[in-house]
Amino acid sequence: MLITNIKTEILTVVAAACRNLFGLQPEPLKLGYPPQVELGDFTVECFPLAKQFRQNPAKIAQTIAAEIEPSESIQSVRAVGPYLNVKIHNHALFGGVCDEIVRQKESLGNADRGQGQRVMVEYLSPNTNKPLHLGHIRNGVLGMTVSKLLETTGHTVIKANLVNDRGVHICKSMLAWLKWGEGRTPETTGTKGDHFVGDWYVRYAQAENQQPDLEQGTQEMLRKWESGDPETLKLWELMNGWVYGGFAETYQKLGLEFDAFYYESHTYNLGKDLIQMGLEKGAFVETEDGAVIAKLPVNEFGTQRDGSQKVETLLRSDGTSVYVTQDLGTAKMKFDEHQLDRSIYVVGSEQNYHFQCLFKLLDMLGFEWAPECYHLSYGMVNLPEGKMKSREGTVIDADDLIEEMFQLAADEIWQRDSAGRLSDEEVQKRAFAIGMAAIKFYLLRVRPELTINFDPKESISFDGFTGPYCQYAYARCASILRRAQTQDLASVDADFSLLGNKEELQLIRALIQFPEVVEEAARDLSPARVCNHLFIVAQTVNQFYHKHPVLSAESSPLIKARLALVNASAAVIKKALALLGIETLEEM
RNA sequence: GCGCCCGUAGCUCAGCUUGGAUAGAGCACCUGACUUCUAAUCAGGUGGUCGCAGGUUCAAAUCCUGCCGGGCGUGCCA
Repeated sequence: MLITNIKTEILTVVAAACRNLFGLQPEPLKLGYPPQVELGDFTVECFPLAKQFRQNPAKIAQTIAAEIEPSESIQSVRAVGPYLNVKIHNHALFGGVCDEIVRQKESLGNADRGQGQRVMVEYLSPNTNKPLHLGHIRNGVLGMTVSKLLETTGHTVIKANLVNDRGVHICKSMLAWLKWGEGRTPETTGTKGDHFVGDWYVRYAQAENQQPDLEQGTQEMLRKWESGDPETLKLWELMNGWVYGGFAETYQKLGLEFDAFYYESHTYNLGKDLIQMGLEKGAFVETEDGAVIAKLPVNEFGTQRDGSQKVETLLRSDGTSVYVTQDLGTAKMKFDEHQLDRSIYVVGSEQNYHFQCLFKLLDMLGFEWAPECYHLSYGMVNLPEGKMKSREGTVIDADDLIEEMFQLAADEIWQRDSAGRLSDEEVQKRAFAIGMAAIKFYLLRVRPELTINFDPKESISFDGFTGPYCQYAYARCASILRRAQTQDLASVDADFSLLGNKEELQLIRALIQFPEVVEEAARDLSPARVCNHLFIVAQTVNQFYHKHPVLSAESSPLIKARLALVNASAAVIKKALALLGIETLEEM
């Protein structure tokens, strides 16, 4: 029997008992889990019934428990205080869950809560004047995991990258390269393209202090770019091309994927028509000097320092657009182009105010989809020495970090392989998977809104609440399943009624809860929920593994039953890791 | 000033949406377990006024109000 059917049966039976005893349909009841597995597999609280039937909840629990007859799946219902603790027959519980999980395979944990809704997840949004850093990694793994969570719960997801490819900061690296580059390229210097361009940006920043006239040069270049000067555009395309080449490598290593790219060079003029529309509707107003502003409601935005209403500029007095102007246009374009039902922006919390404004402005313009825009805000990643500041060079470069994690994992693997059995290729493959697991898990395991104070020591740890720990639990399962193939068990049937010790019960519960966790994680856009539950599954697997032999269990039917449990556990861990963008390894 | 976010063990966090069984992990520290399916593991121990004060409730880490501490922002930058 499917586990969902068992859950439904419990609630149905309790409701029926209430009707018999009190002659009334009870308020909707909640199915939970007792704090210890020894108490039962499921629990129903009787507090709501106490209110409804005006009786002591413990008394009600007792009466109901006495009323319920055991069934094919329900072994017993016991009242413990105000709780109805339900024990399911072990053969039904373990057999049902293991069977269900194995049959679902990749669709494990899927749900249709999305009902095909079209959702855009915009994330990463890099600048093309410097390489990616640690903050981008947090953004990237968040965006990817949220996308996968939505996909797995029945949404059609469009992953978008809004590339900031224009502006004065881009001109700085262009100018520096023109002045001092002497025609060098990423190819001639053997430098990754984004780092190559980033180096010229740094070079500019260094020279800026001594040569204030450089500033004029970049402004001049920006004007040329905007007027479409062919040579400037050519240089711009050349250098951006280098950056994209470099980015592509990093995306690949991090497993970041995109279905749509937006470039600010295309979008920066969008939105002016919407401003006009807003003026006509009376939503926005024009000031004396020709700028266009919107007045923000005090109840949502508070007041300015002097107590007056807050105001947002939408169009400069010279008629040119600002950040929010183009974002208004881009927001509409996204909905028009992709028939979106929902639009999610994965952007750091320092832009909370910007998105609050943006969404309010869309609302003021009367777009009915405005409430479907959501800013998935995440906290900054600080270093031990403080904030990351690219201008001061206090950043952790994404490629450097990836390389460092890889090296650490490789060292660890070599230490464990003193006999030197592993090929270089195998070591590299494992080291990469383990290193990336460590960093991704480290960034995803806390709620997005929390600031992370990057602790290098903790981030590279492979023990405890980490990605490699979870990978290891999977590898152990895989090892058992591999060895089982060499045993002759084909003719034996699993006897699930032989399962039921504490560790097995804890494990099966963790597996049962997995689909619920995936739904909650998708609903809350919170990968941390997946991390936490994945860790619980891995932990219970390790406890079970340590205490109860699988392949040398007392009887063949027990071996088969435990193998099924191991198989189901492996499937859940694999799916959970996949949602987090972490590879599984058959051996570690 | 105003807005948003955070405050739970020495450190990093979970639990808060939807109030409910003795508040859970990891790290660190101490003790123990590899001739046994991988010790990147497991078992045990030490460690908590859930920021403070009120309120709602049979019941509050969880909901409400006020305060304190920290972070991020706060109209022609992105």
